[in-house]
Amino acid sequence: MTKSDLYARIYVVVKKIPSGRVATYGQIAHLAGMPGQARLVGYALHQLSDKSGVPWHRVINRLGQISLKGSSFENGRLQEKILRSEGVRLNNQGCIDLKKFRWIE
DNA sequence: AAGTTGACTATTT
DNA sequence: AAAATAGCCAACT
Repeated sequence: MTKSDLYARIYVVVKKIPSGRVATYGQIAHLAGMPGQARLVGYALHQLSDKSGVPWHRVINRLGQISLKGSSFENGRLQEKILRSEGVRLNNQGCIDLKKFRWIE
């Protein structure tokens, strides 16, 4: 079991997220068979390249907000834009209502 | 080579 | 109920 395999699993799970829905890092980790490893999910997505076909933008933190900060802030802006285009509603604070948009497998 | 950081949560107080 | 603490592990310095 190599790190690449773990990443591959994460990507597979993320790909399952339907359009217009979002999932949390912890949720992805759990579904990928590695509960509590939310950080790895984040790292995996960070390493991800744009043309991988993985809907990384549908993954957010447990507060329902975009976790990108600092150097990746611009990329975070893009994420927000994509989510909006997919029909995910964000409130004034930029938070997503997980009660409504959280992807239930 | 060793210590720190980071697209984080779950658990405990 | 909210706030603090512990845990996780690859990448980075």
